[in-house]
Formats: sequence, structure tokens, C-alpha cells
Amino acid sequence: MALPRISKTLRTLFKLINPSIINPYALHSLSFTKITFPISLFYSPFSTQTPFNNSEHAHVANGLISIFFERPFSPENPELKRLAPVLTTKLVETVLNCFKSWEIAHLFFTWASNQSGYRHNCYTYNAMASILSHARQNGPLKALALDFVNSNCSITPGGLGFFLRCLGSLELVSEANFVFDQVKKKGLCVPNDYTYACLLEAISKPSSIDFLEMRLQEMLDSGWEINKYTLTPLLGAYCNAGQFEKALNIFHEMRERNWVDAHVFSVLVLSFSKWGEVDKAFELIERMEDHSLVMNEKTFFVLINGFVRESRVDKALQLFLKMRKSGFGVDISLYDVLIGGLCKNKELEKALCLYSEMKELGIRPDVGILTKLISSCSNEEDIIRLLVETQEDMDEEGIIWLYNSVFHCLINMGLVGKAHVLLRTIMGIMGDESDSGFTVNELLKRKVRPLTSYFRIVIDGLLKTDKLDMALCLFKDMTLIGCKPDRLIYNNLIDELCNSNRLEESYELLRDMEDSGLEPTQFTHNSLYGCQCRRENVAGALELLKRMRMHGHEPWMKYSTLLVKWLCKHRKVDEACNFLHDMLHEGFLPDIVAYSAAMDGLIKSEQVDRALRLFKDICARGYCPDVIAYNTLINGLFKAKRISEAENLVNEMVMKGLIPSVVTYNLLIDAWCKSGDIDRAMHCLSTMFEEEREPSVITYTTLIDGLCAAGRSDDALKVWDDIASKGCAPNRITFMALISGLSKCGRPDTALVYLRKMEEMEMKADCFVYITLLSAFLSNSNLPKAYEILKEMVDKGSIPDQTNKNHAIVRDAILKLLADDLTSSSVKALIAKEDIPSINLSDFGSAGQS
DNA sequence: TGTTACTGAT
Repeated sequence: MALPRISKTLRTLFKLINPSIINPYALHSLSFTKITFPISLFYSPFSTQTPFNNSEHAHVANGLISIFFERPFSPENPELKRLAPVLTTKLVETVLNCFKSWEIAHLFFTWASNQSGYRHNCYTYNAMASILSHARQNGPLKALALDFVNSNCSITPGGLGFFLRCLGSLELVSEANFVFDQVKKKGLCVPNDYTYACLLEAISKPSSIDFLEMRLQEMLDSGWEINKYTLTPLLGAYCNAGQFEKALNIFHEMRERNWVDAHVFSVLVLSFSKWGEVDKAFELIERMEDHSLVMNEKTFFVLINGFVRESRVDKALQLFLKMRKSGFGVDISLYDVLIGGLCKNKELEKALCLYSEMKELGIRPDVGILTKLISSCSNEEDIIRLLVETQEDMDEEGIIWLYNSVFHCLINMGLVGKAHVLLRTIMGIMGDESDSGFTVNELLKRKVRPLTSYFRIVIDGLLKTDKLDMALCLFKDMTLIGCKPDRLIYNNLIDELCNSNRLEESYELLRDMEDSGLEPTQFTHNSLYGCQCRRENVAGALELLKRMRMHGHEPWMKYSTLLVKWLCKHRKVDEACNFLHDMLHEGFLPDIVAYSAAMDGLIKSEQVDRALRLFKDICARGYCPDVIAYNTLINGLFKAKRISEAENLVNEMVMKGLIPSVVTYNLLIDAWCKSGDIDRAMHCLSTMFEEEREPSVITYTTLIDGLCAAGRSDDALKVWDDIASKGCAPNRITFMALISGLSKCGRPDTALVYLRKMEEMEMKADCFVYITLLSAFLSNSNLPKAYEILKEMVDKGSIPDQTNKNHAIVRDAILKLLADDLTSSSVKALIAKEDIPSINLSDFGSAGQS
């Protein structure tokens, strides 16, 4: 429905509904006592009941009430049977409103329904509905709605509105719609604009805007006009749906009609706050004040919370002041949220003002507030000040919370040392007070017991700052004063000892832990297991696996893999394989990652067939090898020049539905480059782009190397130029491949350009690069350049020694440079000046004589 | 947690 339609109808002002009808709940609180009747009565605007003057009526009502209060209630009660025939709807209403318990009211209502000759009317239904909605009893209220519709009882438009509001307050939206439609359809009521207003309000929160607008149109079609109470739910719905423009339009319409009240203002203000528009919300609040409208307590509360959530504590504080000026009481929850907001903004001074203020008002700060205050301290002085100031009026539990926060806070500020001293102070080990920074006497006016949690926090802080020995000392001290370490303290100490490779001490702590009745956890065992694996101690690792099996713990596979990898690296492939076998024997299944490490170890020790057998074996045991496992084997086969087998494996992998990774492509490219199939390798690069497998720096390096090896240095340079445009950066290996590749292609001058670029990028080339460059300049008879490279090698101290096969190349170069007039004197001077291992001028015979 | 490129002789 378009808005202009509403505007048109707005031209006719609706005669204002009696405000008391709008909020019937508010009037429920107006209770008064009747002298003739002992139980207070409630007046409902839709009630037919009047404070009665009929003593017979009162007598019967009292009789019914006492029977229904009896425990256990018996429907066979003869007195009840005697009263049943005189039951009237007025009587039922009276009695219903006297019960404090919804259950008894419901029991009575149901009993009344079953009495012959008696039928509920809309007032008794509404009385029951009101009780159920206040007691938030969705199930019984749903059933009542159905019962009401089936009863075919006629109802006034106002009465129907009241019923709908009961349903709406429990968000029984479909029930509200159902009751409305049924009653209308059956002709039991002709809904008026008030009924519609109630319906709209009931459906405005969860319903779609379209549906709400449809209902409004339906109302207009029935000849009713729009008023303040039908527009308010629409405004609320637009606000909830975030339809900012439409909401504002409605608001402006309402303002023009003078329909805006505190409630309407509040709906909009709350929405602004929800949308994070704190300033707009605040502006609106000020305009509200201009109209002498005051928000209710709940709105203030929600807004203050919302403003703080938006980090606008400034406005939240202003609102807090307004709230108090308006005469509303404030409680701890508001102080909590405001202090929390200020602390988050690091406005400790303001937070402390509020803190003092609440204490003056007699509101006792709780642990939550204190924790917030302490956590926001940015220096130890503030912490101590707070500690001294707050601990006086704390109980035992509060003190524990307080000190836990203080220790956490000191650690978070990086003041582990201070935390340590504070803890020692509490323990009574004062040490040198002068540098402790704590005014001990003031702090310890109250006796504070040292607790395990304090030690846990401080020990953890010490461990995280690499003060393992200090932590161990503190641990010893705590046991000396009879404070029991907990599992976490043991675990953290054991873990850190393991990380520092202090395995024997770790085991000692493990024994302590068990002796003190604490079961080691999976974490404890894995700390030790990790350490044994790093040490490549297979026996130790297996012993731990046995322990873990007994405790029902799982070893962390990353450590098992680490052990396999390191064993393989140190040429102990058999031990690695045996370890995996033993692990399996202990009932722990190594994963594909650990097996891949073992297969790679076998491949690197040239046992490709064993790797293949292991692969087949684990496949037969139900493992599904992943791309990396395949890559490992493909690499092994390629390196062993078993090209077709490797290619078959690639096909097998694809057939199994695995997608080749960049590494797979790189392996293929490398293999084809090295087997002289350079064009196939280049084609593979294009395939990678098609398959959206982005080539890596390794792909490009491999190709540059391959192209240079095939004598296609120009193509290699093209690939080089491509790298940057593909968002990839060459690394030192790429540089070295290109420089040595160009040198080998007889282009040392171009190679030198790239060596300089490499140096500019602060990458250092390995010795072999200089050697290839030197050889290339010598081959091209460019002796001055050859000398330049040699000098650089000497300056860098990277002349290969006699054991290196490149040593001969250097000697050969020196010989050639000495033989040439252009360079001989420089070379002589260079060798004479520098102390180069194993190079002496005398070694060069007559060429070396001056 | 496991896989790929450059050092080079035939």
C-alpha cells in the first residue's frame, strides 16, 4: 500500500478514543477494596462487573473461591454442586479476578464451562485471557482462543480488541489473525478502528510490512479512518523493518495531526538508537522535552544501554542525568553498564567518579563492576589505588575475584614482575620492599589468603615471558606454604619444560602430579610426547604411546609426523617406518600425513619401490590418499626418471576425483623441462590458467631454468617479465636460476644486469652464481668483467676452498687473468693484498712472478 | 602436521 493513500484518509480527523481504552493493562493496577468482600477486586474497562452491593452475589462468590482454594480440589464437593445452578457470567468474572494463581483461575474457568445451563460470555473470556497473558501461558491462551471462536459468543469491538491484545502480548500472531477473521466472518462482531488498532499492534512486531499494510487497507475499506492508534503500530513496524524513510513519513504525518505522544516519540528514539544513530536519537529526546513529554523508565534504560553499546558513553551519561532529574530511581545495572562503557573507552577517572557516586547512594558495587574498573587500569598505581580503596568493603568471595582480576590485569599490562612481587607479598615473603612498588601495609590491612588461582595466573604470566626458572621457584614456594597446585599449573610447567627440552624435570613434575592425586591429561602426555619426538627418541615416544593408551588419550599426530620427518632427514628411514608400524601396533592409526612423510623419506633415500609398496599397503587398509600423498610419489617417480609411471599416477589421481594442485603441475613442468619436452611444459602453464590453478614462483623458476637449459634464453626472459604482471615476485632462487641460466647461454652481460637487480633487492647470490658468471666472461674473453666478478668474490669472502670442485675454476680464471696485460697487475695486487685461503701467487709459477 | 624450483660432470 502506498503512503499517499494514508495521507488522504488522514484528512478526516478521527474522534479521539477514550485513552483509558488504549491501555487497559495500566488500569488493572487500580485496585480497591470492598468492605463487604474480603478479597480485592480488579476493575477492567471491558468488565460488566461493578463493585457489587448484592450480598447474595458476594456470598456465592466467596463460597466458590474457598472451594477452589481447597487442597485437594474435588469437583464432587456437595457445596459446589449446590452453587453450580446459580452461576452467572458476572459471578464467574468476579471469582476469576480474585485468584492469584492462573492455574486455579483456569481450573475454575474450565469447571464453569462444563456446568449445564451456564455459558461464558465475552467478559469471562477476556478475564481469563487477561490472566493467562499476564502469566505468559501461551499454550492455555491458544486453546482459549480456539474455544472462544468455537463458542460463537458475540463480542463488542472493544472486547475483541482487548482479546487481541492479550494474544499479541504473547506474540500469538496467527491466533490473533484467526480470532479476528473468524469473529468477523461469523458476524459475532463488527470490528471498529479500535479493534483494528489492537490487531495492528499485535501483528506489527513479527509480521511483514505488506501484511500490516493489507490489514490497514482492509480497515479503510470497511469505512474506518486512520488515527493515532492505528498509525503507531505501523510506525513501529517500519522502524523494526529498518524502513527509515517510511517511518519518518509516518512520524511527520502524526506530528502534523498532533498525534505524537511520549510513546510515539519513544518508538522512534529507540529505533534511532538501534540503528546506531545516537545523535539523532538524542536530538529527538531534546525535542520531546520541548513538548514536555517524558520517556518511561524502561525507555531510558534501553537507550542508555544502546548508547553505551555504540560507544557513546557521553550521551549515555547525559541521559542518565536526565533520567535522575525526571525522578526515576537508578540501580546497579545502570552503573554497571556506564562504568563498563567508560572503562572500555579508558576513561578511568570518570568511571571512578561514578563508582564513588554509587557508593554514596548506598549501592554496593559488585564484582563485575570492580573487574571492569581494574581491567581498565593502565598503570599499576591505579590498580593499587583501586585495590586499597575497594577491598575494605568486600567479602571473602569478592576479595578472591578482586585479586584474580588484579593479577590478570598486571600480567596483561606486561607487569609480570609486579604480579610476582604482589603474590610474594601476600605469601608473606616480603623480600626487598623498597623496590616492590606496593605500599604493603596499606594493601594488607586485610589478611589475604594466597590461593591456587593467583599462582596459576602468575606462573602462567612468567611462563609466557620466558621466565621458566622463576615460575619453577614460585611453584616450589607455593607447595612449601601448603598451597596445592592444580592440574593447569602442572600442565603448563611440564609443557614449558618440554619446550625447553628439559625432559627429565618434566618427568619429575609428572611424578609429583600423579603422587598428589592429579591424573595427567591428554595435554600433559602430549607435551612429553612432543618433546620425545623432537629429540628423535623413538623408545621414549613409544613408551609414552603406551601410557596414553592406558589412559585412553590420543597422541597428537603432528608430533608423530615430526618424528618421522626428522628421522628421515637424518637418514633413519627404517626407524621411521618401524615407528609407524609400532604405533599401529599400539592401536593408534597414523594418518595419511605421517605416512606421506615416511614415503617422502623413502623416496629421498632412493627407495621409490618401497614407497610405492607402502602406498599400496595403506590404500589396501582403507586409507584414501590425498593430493599431497600423490604428489610425493609422483615426485619420486619423476626424480627416478620413471616418467610414464608418474604420468599414470597423475591419471589415477584425477580418476579418483582428486584435483591436481599447483605442486602437481609444477612437478609435471619440471619433469617435462628436464626430459627435453619444453613445449609441453610451456603448454602446461596455459593449462594451469585455464584450470584456475594459479602458477607460483616455483612454476616460473622451473620454466626459466628449463628454457635456459634448452638454450632459449629469450623465452626465459619473457617468462621473467610475465612474473610481475601475474602478481608474483621472483625470489632469490628465481634470480639465481636466471643469472646462471643466462651465463650458460653465453650471455653474461645480461646475467650481470640481473645480478645487480638482485643485489638492489638485498638478496644474496650463492657462490655458484658467481662461478658460472666468471666462467661465462672468461669464455667470452671479457677479462675485465671476469676480474670484476673475481674481485667481488674475494671481497665477499666467497672464494671456494680446495675441497670444492669450483676451486679449480677459480684457479683457472686467475691463471688466465694473470696471462693478460689488461688484468695481470690488478689480479696480482688483489691476491697479494687479500688473505685468500689456498691461493698464493707462488702457485701460479712464472705468471705469478712480478 | 606431509609434497615442488636454483649448484651440473656425462
